[in-house]
Amino acid sequence: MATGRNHRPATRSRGIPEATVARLPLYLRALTALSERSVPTVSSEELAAAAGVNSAKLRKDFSYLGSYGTRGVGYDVEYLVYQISRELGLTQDWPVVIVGIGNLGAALANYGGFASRGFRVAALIDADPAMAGKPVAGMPVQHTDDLEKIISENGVHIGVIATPAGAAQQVGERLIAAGVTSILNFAPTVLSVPDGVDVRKVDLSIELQILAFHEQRKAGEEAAAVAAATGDAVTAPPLRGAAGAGAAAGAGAAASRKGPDGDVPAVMPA
Amino acid sequence: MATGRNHRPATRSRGIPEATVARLPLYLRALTALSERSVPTVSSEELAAAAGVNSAKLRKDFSYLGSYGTRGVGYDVEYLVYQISRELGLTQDWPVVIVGIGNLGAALANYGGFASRGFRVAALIDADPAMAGKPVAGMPVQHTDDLEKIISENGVHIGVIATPAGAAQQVGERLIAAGVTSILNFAPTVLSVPDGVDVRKVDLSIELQILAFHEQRKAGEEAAAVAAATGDAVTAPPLRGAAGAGAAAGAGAAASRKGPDGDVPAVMPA
DNA sequence: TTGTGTGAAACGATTCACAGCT
DNA sequence: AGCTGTGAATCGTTTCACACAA
Repeated sequence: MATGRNHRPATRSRGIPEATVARLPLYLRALTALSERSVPTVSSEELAAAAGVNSAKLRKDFSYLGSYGTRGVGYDVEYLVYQISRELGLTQDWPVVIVGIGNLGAALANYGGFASRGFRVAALIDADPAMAGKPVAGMPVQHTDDLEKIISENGVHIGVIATPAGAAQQVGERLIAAGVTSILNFAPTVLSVPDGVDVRKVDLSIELQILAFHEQRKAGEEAAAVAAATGDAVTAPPLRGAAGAGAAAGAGAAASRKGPDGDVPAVMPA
Repeated sequence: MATGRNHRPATRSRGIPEATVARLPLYLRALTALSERSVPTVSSEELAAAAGVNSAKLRKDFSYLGSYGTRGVGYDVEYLVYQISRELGLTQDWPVVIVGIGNLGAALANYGGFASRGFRVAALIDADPAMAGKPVAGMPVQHTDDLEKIISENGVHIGVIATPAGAAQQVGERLIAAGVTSILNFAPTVLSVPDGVDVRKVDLSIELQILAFHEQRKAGEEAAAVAAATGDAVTAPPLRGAAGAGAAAGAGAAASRKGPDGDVPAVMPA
């Protein structure tokens, strides 16, 4: 999914494939669970099952990190936990800021999974003056005016944007100008960032739309026909080329059903 | 990202690549914005920029849907909005249930982006009896006991799981038994589902870990050395093969720093 | 002339299958 | 005897580059 730009071929120590990197946290989670149950070793087969991938893929993935297993035996759980944590950079502490403390921002602030993985919520920031000082997740919300100060004083390199779509680009630019080089974007917008900045996005409604696509397929052709028949005639889709609002009225009726705001994200700005 | 199993080669009308499907919502969002500004046509170049992809990819993607453009001119915005909406199955209304009304569940319930895209939150369900009846996003929370009834009465095929990790598998099984065939899983666990059921997962901490990986790279070799030196000697990583908690104590010190609960998701169950 | 639509080439990721180590 | 590690085959995705239509 939309990782920002450039993963500079320069400092690329040992090129671990992006697809592999994306699975390391999965393995780590499964390994942590095993570690808690004091399981000493796992086979690629067992671990793969726990992580929800197949064993060949897992072994290939691990082979990029080095040869951390023992033939005929399997992998040492604790050792692997350490190696993957180190590879992911989780042996150091990452202070993060969350900008936009609406519903979603608050949920993120309360998310236990961050703290448990080497991430520390250094500050909560919101543009609403009324929010300032209010405690969320045991931490006072700070005003956007102090964003730059907060970033630099805490040495923050990772920022989370949970603002409405309209504010995201501006917030992103300020974060970047202040020193942030990695952004997790929950706002439903494309963030434009300079080279050297990584962006990952999470869009809740996009995931649902992908599910809807497959769901529609499952329903078979009957359902598709029904849906098509609901609006216009099955064989007569909206006239193309007929630009402007005229054609749109009929065509987009069902499709562009939407609130007055178009693209409101999961936060309440005020 | 972890789409469930089988996309049955059987009913596969015109095989649209999965990667393309995953981008359709992106195009749709960009097109909707253009439509609101009453822009009649776009070139692949312009639309690609708005969606954050390159134009060759966009044209290839659209070529799987059919030839909806006009050479030398571009694409008719309204027409494309309709075609993509239809392809994604958004011309019909999808009732969804959200299970687990903690911080995250509440944020999802309030998310405007669902309603605006053909999804209707049919019910909010939580296991906590104290939550029952409480209004969240203008809708009373219902108790898990009624899950099956709610699913069938509303004809729900898509479920969202926002429960703690421990409850997710069980909730998933009940959803599926009741008729749900697509699940969006926010709980940090691997969901095991039978064939025919699609699962997509969103894991907030995984995204951050991926960012941390790249962030670590950016810091260069110096930072890596510092991190390694923090714990053990740079050249002496935790002894492997030394199974059990003994080796783990030193090895996982920084890595397995975690709350008492291990894997708590962004919800408060109680 | 402009910008789509698409074969063909390049690339990356996954799977296969088995040699090699314990 | 068992399980890792990995080349080689395969598959899917992206990019290139240009014929073709408006």
